[in-house]
Amino acid sequence: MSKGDDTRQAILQSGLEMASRIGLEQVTIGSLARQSGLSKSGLYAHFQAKETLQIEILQLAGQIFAASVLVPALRSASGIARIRRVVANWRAWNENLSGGCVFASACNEYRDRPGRVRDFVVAQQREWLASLQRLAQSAVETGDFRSDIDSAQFAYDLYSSLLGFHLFRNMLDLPDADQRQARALEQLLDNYR
Amino acid sequence: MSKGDDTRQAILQSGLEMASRIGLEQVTIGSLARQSGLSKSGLYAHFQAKETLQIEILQLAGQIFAASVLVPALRSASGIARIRRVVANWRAWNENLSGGCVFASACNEYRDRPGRVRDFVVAQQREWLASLQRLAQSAVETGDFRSDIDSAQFAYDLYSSLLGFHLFRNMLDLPDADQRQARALEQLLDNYR
DNA sequence: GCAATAATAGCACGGTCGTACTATTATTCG
DNA sequence: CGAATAATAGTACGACCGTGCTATTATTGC
Repeated sequence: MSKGDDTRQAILQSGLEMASRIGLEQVTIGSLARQSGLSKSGLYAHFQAKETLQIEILQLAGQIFAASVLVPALRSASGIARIRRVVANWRAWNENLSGGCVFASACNEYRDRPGRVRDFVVAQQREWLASLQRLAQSAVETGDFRSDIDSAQFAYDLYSSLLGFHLFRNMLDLPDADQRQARALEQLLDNYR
Repeated sequence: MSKGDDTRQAILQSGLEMASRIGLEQVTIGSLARQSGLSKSGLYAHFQAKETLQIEILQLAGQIFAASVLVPALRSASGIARIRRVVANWRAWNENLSGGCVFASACNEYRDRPGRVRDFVVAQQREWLASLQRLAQSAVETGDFRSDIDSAQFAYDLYSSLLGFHLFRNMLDLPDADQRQARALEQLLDNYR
């Protein structure tokens, strides 16, 4: 009852690492089994479908994301400071993964592939967007942002900016991606101040 | 000498349509042959490797992109008007494809998959970025933008914004994606004016 | 420690992948 | 038209895919 859970967790950890490196869809039962030191069927018995495995990997990623990006920021002062904190944490999260952001890849992989996995990815992204929106609202409450701003628009703007950074850094290898992102953030904050 | 070229072109057209719908990596020799009414080996003979097929699909996409997004904009007045034109054309290009933007998918698919295809995708994206940068420079020349702006930063900003729109529209199905993009663009232009 | 049960391995299945090689048809050109 | 050549089909290969089923081994709870 405990050994199985441990193995399962280890599999998911390996799977998340692989997903970040090569994309969730490329995390194959066979390759993941090899990397986990299990047989294909031994691994497969833990999940009864590949979909389940994929969703649980995303769930694990979501937990880590929440714990390392969102939660720590909630402990710092709300308003612009908190926004800066979230962005910094997001960038750290991005760098700690061996590859790119699992969610960003997943969004593209499942864009036109209906099913449980896609639904899950969409739900996660909507939640992430809602978090960004709440950041803007809290900045309004502290007076850091004007009171007539559109917090959903802020979420759109910041989300886009992070997407851009992700691609600039991980795909195009532009050396000034960090600086560009920093300047984009400052401009964004100014626009809402 | 002519029949073969026609078939080849038809294959690439089909391939581009599929790539936009399900991603370039999912355009498989078998499925593409089926859709083109050819046998696997008949199709394969036109390209001697899958890599070649993929790159030629991207080349075709690049030609269409240039002809439908960039070239028409060059005929309109330079400066902000031209920028607006490019964005509008880009959104039209995005809607005309049956799925999403081939380049956006490709960027994610080949982010951590070294090889000729990845190199090609990166080169294309760098070119696209350079085009965006030139747009900003021309807006400086017309006086629409301040003269002390960072045109590379403008490219980063606009690029990010379009990426965000792409995801909002094609993945998250947010109904107000159009409006958000429009507002983001106006804000962006204001920032550089 | 032994029985019950959970975890894992082995093996097989039909399917698809990319890539060869060999025929057989179509097309082109003199 | 007929010969040279291009285009396509047929077939096969080894590899891997996801998923079942049946043993076997390890862990648990009494």
